[in-house]
Amino acid sequence: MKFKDESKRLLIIDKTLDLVLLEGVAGLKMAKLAKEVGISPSTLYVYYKNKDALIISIFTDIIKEQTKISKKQLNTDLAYKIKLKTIWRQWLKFSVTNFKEMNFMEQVKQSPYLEKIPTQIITEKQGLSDTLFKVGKEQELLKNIDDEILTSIIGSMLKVSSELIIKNKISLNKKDTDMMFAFLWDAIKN
Amino acid sequence: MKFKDESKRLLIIDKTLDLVLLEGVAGLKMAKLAKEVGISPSTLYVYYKNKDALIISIFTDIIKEQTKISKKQLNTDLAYKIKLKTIWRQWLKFSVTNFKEMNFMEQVKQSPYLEKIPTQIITEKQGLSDTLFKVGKEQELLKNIDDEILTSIIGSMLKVSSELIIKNKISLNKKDTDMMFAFLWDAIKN
Amino acid sequence: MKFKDESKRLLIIDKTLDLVLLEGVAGLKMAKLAKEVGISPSTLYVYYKNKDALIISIFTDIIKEQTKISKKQLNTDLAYKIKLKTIWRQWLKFSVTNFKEMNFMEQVKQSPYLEKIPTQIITEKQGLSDTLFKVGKEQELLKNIDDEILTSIIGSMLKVSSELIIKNKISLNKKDTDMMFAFLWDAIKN
Amino acid sequence: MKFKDESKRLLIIDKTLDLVLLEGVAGLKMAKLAKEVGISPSTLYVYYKNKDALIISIFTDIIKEQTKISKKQLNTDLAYKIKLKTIWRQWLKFSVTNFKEMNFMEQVKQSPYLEKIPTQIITEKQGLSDTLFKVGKEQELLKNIDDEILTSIIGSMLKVSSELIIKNKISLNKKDTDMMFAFLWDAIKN
DNA sequence: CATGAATGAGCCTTCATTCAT
DNA sequence: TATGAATGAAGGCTCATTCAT
Repeated sequence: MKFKDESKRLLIIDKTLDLVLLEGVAGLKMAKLAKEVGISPSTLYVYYKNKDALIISIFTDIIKEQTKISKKQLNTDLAYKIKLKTIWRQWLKFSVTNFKEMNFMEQVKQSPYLEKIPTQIITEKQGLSDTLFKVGKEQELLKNIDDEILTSIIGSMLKVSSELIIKNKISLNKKDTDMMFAFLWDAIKN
Repeated sequence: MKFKDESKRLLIIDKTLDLVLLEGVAGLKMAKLAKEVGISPSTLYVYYKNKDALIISIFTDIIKEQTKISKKQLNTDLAYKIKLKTIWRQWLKFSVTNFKEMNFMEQVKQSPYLEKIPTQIITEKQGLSDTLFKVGKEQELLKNIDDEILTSIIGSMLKVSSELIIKNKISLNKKDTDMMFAFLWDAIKN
Repeated sequence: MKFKDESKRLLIIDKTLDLVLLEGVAGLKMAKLAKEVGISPSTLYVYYKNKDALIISIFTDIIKEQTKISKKQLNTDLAYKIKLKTIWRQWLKFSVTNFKEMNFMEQVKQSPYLEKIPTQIITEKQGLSDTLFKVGKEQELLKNIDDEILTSIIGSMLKVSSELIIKNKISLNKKDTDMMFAFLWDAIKN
Repeated sequence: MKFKDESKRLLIIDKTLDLVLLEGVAGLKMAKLAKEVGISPSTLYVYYKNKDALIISIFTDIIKEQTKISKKQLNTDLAYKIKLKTIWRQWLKFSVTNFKEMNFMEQVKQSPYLEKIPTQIITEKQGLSDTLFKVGKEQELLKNIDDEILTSIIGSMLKVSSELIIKNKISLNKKDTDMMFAFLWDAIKN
């Protein structure tokens, strides 16, 4: 499904993220989006079958991108805590750099659109941290609890941290990210 | 002369929470709500001036209720950690028991309705934890960091915990709530 | 159809005139009217069967009042021009004093309510000036033209004059009313 | 790519005038208008942002048209009375020919819509007659009174005349229009 | 007489989507 | 591919009026 004007598709995605950031998924209007992109509303339908498809497609794109990055990050070989901290920093950096994308994901996840997204896509990313946790527990560095709980706590900590950064309460420098990691580590370490 | 049924107002609130849980704030339709309550759409307008007023009013009601409860909980006199754990349990219990209300609050907070709510109402609750944190830091029991960061972390932990409970990953019993409190305490303790 | 509280009926009429002056017949709302009167909307329906009846009834009342006054004014015995000027002054005074009523009449006359008013009531007043015109033409003091044209011109002049008075461009004193009568007299005199 | 039919806009205007003539501004319903035009209600909103805009736009259009015509009429060079009579005839003809437009103007002028129309637009037309009156007074042909009073009297005479024509009491021929002008001239001449 | 509560009918407006070019 | 025009479906809200007390 390659289009002549692939850059236009990227622009549509970008403006969608902008608008969702400003007015929420529910507030996303096709007409306004088109205007923002600089095309006619009907042209949107050349690129996406309908509004659902637009949102689902962007959602999927972002997930894929995230997965790609996550996979890369795991192939390092460091002491466990350091390794986790490194990954933590990368995630955090990613979250902050791509906060429009993150915002989009969260909004969609708690909107009625979620039901229209193939569950497979949503859960795909999950598997990634499994080995990470397994190792941590084997080395008795992490509390021995359910992976899902760990995932939730880390995810939640990640979200808080990036929100604080975006709200300029803390920054993305070593000192502050380490501080936030300390909270996390203290919480989950054995 | 018929008397306005205060229970009807409560029913409207209840059904609103239900619908928002199911379909989001953006998906809340006055007609559907009315049907759910068992009244005519126009009757809704007898109780609330318009949709905005309905949402804002419920939002405010919940905040007030929360504030009331929080205030009560602070007037205990126990060792700091125990005290915090007690409050934690109460908050958690509240969050789980009233998860429809909590869901409503969160949804509204990241919807365009937020801008229509007097800021005073939103920030009112904030101040409550201040003294709690102050004492914790004075006794060198809590890490010495910004209150807002502490608030964020606790709030986030509370949310994760109640979500896990609602998803039946953990339960509201002493063992599990203590476990979740341990995460929190380890994260913020000095 | 006498009601115990006749004063309340008068109040309803008065407030109706006020509201119609402010917001037009089309803008007249039963609920607002009731509020203005200080009663419940349903109480309005004790006094008038419905909105149409309310408007028609007030319209009719005013016409009757006008007719009564007009009749009195004709039984004088003066030189024709003086007599006409006297009547003119009385009409003008009436129009200005009762400008809320006049406004109501005009608004109703060019609203859809007009069709619901028995034609007999509307035309009733017409006949009054007939003898006046007849005499004027017999004495060759008035241009010899159709009564309806005369009526229209006088009515229109009356309206202009009272509007100018209400807008404070002229006043109700002898000098100004005489001036306006001069315009009229010059227009219709032979 | 379909081209927006300018004739459709004209049709909307025309049907609006028709409906306002029949049922008043207050009785103008978007759905009925659309039906009359032969389009869908939502299509109306392609041409006008909303009902207010529709009414205001038409109002403004008419005023502009009137102003254009009035301006043309003033550039003639005749004896004063003849000139005035010529203008009078043109105005009268305009009023009668465009009586739907005139009706629309009047209705809007005494409706709540008036407040939404830029005052500049309303008063623009006023200035036109000024020089006409000035000349008339300088040549001592007109009574020396306030321009606003003159304007009111002429306007009122114009209205009466066109109403009589429309009601078929008189016609637009030379004899009758001259007669009506005679009333006016006698009223305002020195 | 009086009225608080409730409602049905109706209106304006928005918006995703289609259609013809 | 691109788009201007058109629209059906739906939603929010108003308001005269009725009903039960």
